[in-house]
Amino acid sequence: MNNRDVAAAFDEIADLLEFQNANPFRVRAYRNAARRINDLPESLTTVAADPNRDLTEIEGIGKDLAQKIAEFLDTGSIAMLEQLRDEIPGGVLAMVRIPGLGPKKAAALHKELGISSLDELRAACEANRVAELKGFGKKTQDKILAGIDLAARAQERMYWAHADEIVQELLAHMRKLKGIRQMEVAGSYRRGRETIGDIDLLVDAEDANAAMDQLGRFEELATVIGRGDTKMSVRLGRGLQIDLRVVPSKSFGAALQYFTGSKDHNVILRAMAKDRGLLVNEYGVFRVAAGDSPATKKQSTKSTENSAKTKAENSDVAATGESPVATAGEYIAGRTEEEVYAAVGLPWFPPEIREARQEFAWAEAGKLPTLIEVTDLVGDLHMHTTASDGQATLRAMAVAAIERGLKYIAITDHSPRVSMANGLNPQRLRKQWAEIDRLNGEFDDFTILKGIECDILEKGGMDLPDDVLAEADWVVASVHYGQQQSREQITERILGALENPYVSIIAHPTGRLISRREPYAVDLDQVFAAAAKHHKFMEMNANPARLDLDDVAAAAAKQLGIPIVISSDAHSTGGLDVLRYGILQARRAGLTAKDVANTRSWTAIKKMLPK
DNA sequence: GCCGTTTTCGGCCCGACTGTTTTCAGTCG
Repeated sequence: MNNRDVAAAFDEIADLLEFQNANPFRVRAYRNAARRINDLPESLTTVAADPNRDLTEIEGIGKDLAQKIAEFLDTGSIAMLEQLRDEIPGGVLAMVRIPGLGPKKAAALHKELGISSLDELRAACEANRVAELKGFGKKTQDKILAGIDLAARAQERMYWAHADEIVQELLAHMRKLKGIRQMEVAGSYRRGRETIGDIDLLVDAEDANAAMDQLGRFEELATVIGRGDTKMSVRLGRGLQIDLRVVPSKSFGAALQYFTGSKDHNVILRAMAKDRGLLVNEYGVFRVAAGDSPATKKQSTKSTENSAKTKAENSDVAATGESPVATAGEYIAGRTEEEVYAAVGLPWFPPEIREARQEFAWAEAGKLPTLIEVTDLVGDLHMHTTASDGQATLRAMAVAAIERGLKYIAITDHSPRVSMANGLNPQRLRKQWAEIDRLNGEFDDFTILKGIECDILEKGGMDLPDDVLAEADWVVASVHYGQQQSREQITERILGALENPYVSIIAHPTGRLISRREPYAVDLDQVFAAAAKHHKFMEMNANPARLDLDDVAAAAAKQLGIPIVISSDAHSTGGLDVLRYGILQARRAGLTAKDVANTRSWTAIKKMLPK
């Protein structure tokens, strides 16, 4: 059974509980559990099946949630979830996808007006019935009406690579403004997530209004969603939202830390700060005034006073652009991220690992990994040429690789089964290898390896005979067909490939295409165990639509000592440039240069291959 | 609902902005 199914069930429970006005911390417990399960490096089934282990050893899973997981693994559903679904119509959940409409307002619409679908909501708005509700008004009604059509589109996330193009245009546009001292894009973009929902732009500028005006002149801008003294939100024509925040220099590091997130990482950081009598917010780190013991009983009164005070101070900041913000005590740090973390006794964390997974434990043990960088890669072991479905010749690919500073490449065109891509039969393949031998004579300090991307057939077994595979330097094994097969079938096929002595690596091991195609059903626990046993490699395909293995799976492979290979799977010379997306994903997995095989020479890799 | 070298009960991160209110709730990140 899939971890993601259990996580999705918990997320849905959290959504539904919010409508019932449940204790928000109870809701959070379900959301936190869902996230922890998604981040888990092994399957829940494995943990549950082990008599020496208990589901409650997973962070955020207590007695109750462990029981619910067991119930799901047993029966395929959770009775409590079924009951919640009966109580709350599905259309109500669709309402919270509308920007500005949260669970409270959606619940009110359902309760007061009996609305349970987006169509009914639209009709109610057009009949002016929503504006008359308590807590609603004309503006809210208009916003809802406009948001109904946007709801579907706003949910879409774009590939990091696509967001990066927009980010570069945006930064170039903003740099034309004089008086910007520092500028960074924070959020999930900075953390290198595989998809991006919006862009968080952070600016340290003389004049907040000038910065916001400049954003207002960005050519792709469609609408201004909101604008205050220090914050502005806009939407681009393509639906992407940009949030601009302007802060003084003294707060830039704190704001960068804050808006980079992740949210869960920040929650832990702030709790740690609180334990030390510190307050962390986007303006800095502050020592909480003496006398405010953690056991203080006037918590709510105090926080109200603080927020009022903060507001007043903020207008001050907007006016001067530079005055320090003393929100709740003595300012200690905030100019740089390093300062902020140091104030709480922590090292600086690379943004890619700020996901509330292992990073705080690593920091405590003094074992924060030195993450791999794109310049660490010296070879690329998966690419295609015009011999199959690539757009560049063998020679062109080699020259492009040399230009990018690589020391070796493997040419891995398709095998015959991929007839659409003009896959190579043994004769054509051996002809290509002869050409590689000739070309290698032309280059100094650069090696082209004789490879193949050989299909793992639907009925099991490899698409080329062993005597051919035996002649290759590097054999990439892939599942392209029969992706709808059962978990047992697909897992068996891959295990079979791993037992073949000539196979070097499994390419894109789950077959997923991000937000387009789900991974095929495969038991990665079994695949990894076999890979470790047979000394095989696992690919991290760097294509921005694949990124397969993903970060969580790659971290699991690392734990078993399986060497990862980051590959471009290039089908053109430009395709070689995707390696940097694979690097981001590898960093999110906590991989160091040592964990990735193609940071080493080909001679070194050869020694790691099975004999 | 989870969690605990201060606690098995009483905590659980923090602030900007909007629209609706006349002091604040809801939403968002």
